[in-house]
Amino acid sequence: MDEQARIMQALGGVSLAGHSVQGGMGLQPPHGHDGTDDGRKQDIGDILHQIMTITDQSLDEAQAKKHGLNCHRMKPALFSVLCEIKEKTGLSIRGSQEEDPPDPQLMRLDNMLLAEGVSGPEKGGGSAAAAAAAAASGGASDNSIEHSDYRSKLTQIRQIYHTELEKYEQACNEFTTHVMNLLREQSRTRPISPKEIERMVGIIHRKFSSIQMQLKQSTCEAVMILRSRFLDARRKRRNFSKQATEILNEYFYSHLSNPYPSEEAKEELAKKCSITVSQGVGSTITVSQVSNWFGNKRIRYKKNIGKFQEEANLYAAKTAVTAAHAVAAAVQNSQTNSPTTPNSGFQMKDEEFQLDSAESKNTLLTNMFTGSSGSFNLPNSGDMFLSMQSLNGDSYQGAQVGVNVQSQVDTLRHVISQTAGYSEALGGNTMYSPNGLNANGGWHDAMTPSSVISPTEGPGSVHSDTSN
DNA sequence: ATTCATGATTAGCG
DNA sequence: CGCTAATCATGAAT
Repeated sequence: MDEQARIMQALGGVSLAGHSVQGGMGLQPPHGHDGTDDGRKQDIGDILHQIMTITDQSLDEAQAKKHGLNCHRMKPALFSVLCEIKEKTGLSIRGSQEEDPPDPQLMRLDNMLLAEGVSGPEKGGGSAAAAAAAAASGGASDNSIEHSDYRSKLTQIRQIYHTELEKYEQACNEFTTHVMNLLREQSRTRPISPKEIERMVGIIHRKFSSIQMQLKQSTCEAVMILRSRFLDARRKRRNFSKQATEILNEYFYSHLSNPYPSEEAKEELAKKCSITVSQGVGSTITVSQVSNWFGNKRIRYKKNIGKFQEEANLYAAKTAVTAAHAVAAAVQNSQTNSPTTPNSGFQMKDEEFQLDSAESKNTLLTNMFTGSSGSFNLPNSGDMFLSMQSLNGDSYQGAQVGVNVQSQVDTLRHVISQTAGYSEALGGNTMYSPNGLNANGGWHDAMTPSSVISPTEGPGSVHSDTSN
């Protein structure tokens, strides 16, 4: 192996040519000495010293020496030797460099960024455009309001991500070009195959892509945080205002046989609730919230009808009040007074028939209405319904009615029983009885909203049973 | 601190 | 897609 030794010698001399051609081994490997710590320290000290003494002048000098070497008459011979060495070491280089498959983690990140709309094709651009697009896509008024904040934040993340990505790409390209130039430059003094350059570029790209992965990762994190915050905010439960609940309950109990508001009805309910809801900022009730409410209400009502009976009675009565007022007018116009009572029953002011909201009214009503527990077994529900006209919702304040409540109610019943024709025309009162709730716990599926809604009103009208 | 009420979310169904 | 049923999670009442 004396050839190898010769080569090594030659290599050493050439490779260090830039620093000290004449001076022999400027940077001696540690094993050139005895290998003791002192020796190594000495070497390191020498190296440091040499580095420290590199000046512009010495660089120029080195450049000149390099040039001289390039023009050296022995250069081609040395070059061929180096090529030979490369040939021999090429295997190990190729062996050590394996083309790694696409990183699954990177793919995951990419997919997620794509799914979140961070890295995908531009959709909307700025937050304003996004909001506009959302608003334009019909019926998304609630969603866009809810999501606008989220969208704008996402857009911010997206912008940052793209600028950073661009920066990295630019830096990567710059660096690659730089290295390639360097290698090309060096290829004049040492053999560098295109493959090697390629490999180098690959290494650089891998390094930069690992930086990119960090960027992607942190972007993903940011998106996740944003998302979780958004979801948290949505999950935060705020009770609806009393008025909103009232409106919803009125609708529910007046459509008890088919408490499935149409889309339009939901929208109108949402609007109505939002108006009523404290007119405050952000206290809007969305259609989906209305849907949630009805979903919850239906299931909870069905699960425990008994528990909701009082409420049902209350709201039915409330609805009746408004309805009965209309009937009252009709009765007044079309009918002579009943033998037992003058029509004062309908003229009666609410204050004359006030019940305490929580206790007496409910017990009274419950007693009156309960036949079989938990179901509204009221053959003439319309009657009873109307008889409760004076239980006007918000103005229960005294419980001073006592026993004559019953008598008044009876009187009213009597009067109203003669107006059966009208009771049929009252939207909602027929729904008071949960006839729609069939034996196996479901509402009639045959029943459509339009079929149970007041004949005088269009299907889905929210105003139908509750307005004046 | 515990319990109840209630709005929101989720899986599964048709 | 809308619904039901179950469940989660929070607000309010006790």
